[in-house]
Amino acid sequence: MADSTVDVVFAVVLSVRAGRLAASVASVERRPRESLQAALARAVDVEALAHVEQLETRLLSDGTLATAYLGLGAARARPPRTADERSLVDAARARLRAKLSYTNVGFALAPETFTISELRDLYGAALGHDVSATNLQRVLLRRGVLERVGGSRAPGPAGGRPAALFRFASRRLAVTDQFAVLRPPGSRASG
Amino acid sequence: MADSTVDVVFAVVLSVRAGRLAASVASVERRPRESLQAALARAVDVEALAHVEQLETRLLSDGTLATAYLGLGAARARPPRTADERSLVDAARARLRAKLSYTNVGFALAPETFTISELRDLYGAALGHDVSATNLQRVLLRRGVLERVGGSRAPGPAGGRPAALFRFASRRLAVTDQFAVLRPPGSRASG
DNA sequence: CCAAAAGTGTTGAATGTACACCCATGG
DNA sequence: CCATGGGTGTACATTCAACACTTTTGG
Repeated sequence: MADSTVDVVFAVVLSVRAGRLAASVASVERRPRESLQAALARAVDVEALAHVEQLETRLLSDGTLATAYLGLGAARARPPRTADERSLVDAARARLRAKLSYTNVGFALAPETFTISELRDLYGAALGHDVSATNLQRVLLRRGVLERVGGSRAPGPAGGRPAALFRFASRRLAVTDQFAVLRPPGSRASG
Repeated sequence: MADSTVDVVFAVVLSVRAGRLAASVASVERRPRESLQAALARAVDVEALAHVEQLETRLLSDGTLATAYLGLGAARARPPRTADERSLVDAARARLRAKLSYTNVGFALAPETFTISELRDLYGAALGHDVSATNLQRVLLRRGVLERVGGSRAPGPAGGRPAALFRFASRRLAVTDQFAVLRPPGSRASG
């Protein structure tokens, strides 16, 4: 075997900044016998990510095998440059959008505590369309995804009622849409 | 670089046989600059698979990097042998079970035409619990996943009403659960 | 006529959307 | 007292599970 196969690990980091879903990427060559997670940790500050999951493995146009991870949180990386990288970013965005509707991934976009309006803005930025604060609150509370936390946020200079503070009940990924069909008989949600 | 990194491509093939969800695996070493799909095609008869999707990339316990695909259909492969392989099979089963409830993947388990009872048995085997033929029919027809096809199947020696024949409207993967939340405002299902 | 298998009707619960309305604060 | 933003109530549509009932066949 002449040339040894090279493989790389990519991180695609998404976060909401300035009301937009911002994307950045990082990559490293995986060392011999190094675990994927270890390589990922060299590429990006994993501690600063609230959630990490594997995205996809592809052969890039230059022939390297790339295993991409989706990271959500505050880690810093560089802007995507190549078409390959932009394509991975698209896949990451699509994955996030899908999971926002049937899981609690929102926790990875939000700070520890927040108001419903702030959460609405985060969801709106991530989904790319307006979200109703009213219904977002109802859905996430009914699912048990959000918990109320004491205190409230004082209104801004324009006035308005003080906003109650919430947090995510869990900060680990969980599927929360109770409406998945074809469950075993006699397994109703307890509400 | 002393030893060149080896990477392999796995196929995990699932199908319903004899009322059970049967699993088999196949693998090949990927050749230099070979695409993942090409390697997969050397591992297993992809033409005999009704659906293929990437599952996961892992470092196996012997240090090889394995990219696993989930295949559904009639391709033949060998029984899983190692703990690594059994673990991939578990991941494949879990993926299939989840997707059965919100996509049309059922097409990849079913023949071209079938009765609702036959489909119920396929779903039951794949999900691992009983499925109601009544509700399965209603849900899949309402979603437009199934289409009625002319004719019917004659009853067996025990008698009974002849069963109508159905087929999947599409044999490509599509997400069909209309109940995903957080859709853009004013995008009601048309029924 | 009876058993067996297939298919339809109906009811009730859970979930989401839309929108009207009320609440609390700053000026 | 009014504007502004936050929060609740309520009505309605959609989806699904459960189960009773009807239909169509073989013996």
